[in-house]
Amino acid sequence: MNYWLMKSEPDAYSIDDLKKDKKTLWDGIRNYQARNFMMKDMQIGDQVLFYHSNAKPPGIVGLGEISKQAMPDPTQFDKKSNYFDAKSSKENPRWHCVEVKYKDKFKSMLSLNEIKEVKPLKDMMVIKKGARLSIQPVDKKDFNYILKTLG
DNA sequence: GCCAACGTTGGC
DNA sequence: GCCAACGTTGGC
Repeated sequence: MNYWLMKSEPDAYSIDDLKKDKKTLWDGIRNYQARNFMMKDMQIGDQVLFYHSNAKPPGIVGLGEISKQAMPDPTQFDKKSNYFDAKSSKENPRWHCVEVKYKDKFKSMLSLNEIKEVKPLKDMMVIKKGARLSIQPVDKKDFNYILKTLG
């Protein structure tokens, strides 16, 4: 089993939206590294830290789980979508997405500042400079620490 | 709103 | 294949 951190801007899609929807397609990812994690490494049952980016403050707010493995991202074929990609085709789709289901919203968030202050979490990718990647692998020990702290 | 970091594009 | 220009991310 693998562990992940997935970023979403709460204005676009928040942990409350996921709680309401119960599950969502993680579509619109247009970065090859992030896509490759979804296509090659994510398995059903993998645990996901839900992270609010561009938020005040940014941080980890909840827990999700991969509920469907990678499939072609439907938004790439939708001319009306912001994520439409004219260079992609159904025969050879460029972008994939997974389905994430809701598991928990933490009673209190773990803000980015707090992550930086917690020594055991000092190696987390999300606090590294320039870590823009919207899907990041998380160490099991970091995941367990966070769950123990917030759960 | 600014801007550093960094990914992508396209001319050569 | 290099690299300048450009676009995006995301913290502040």
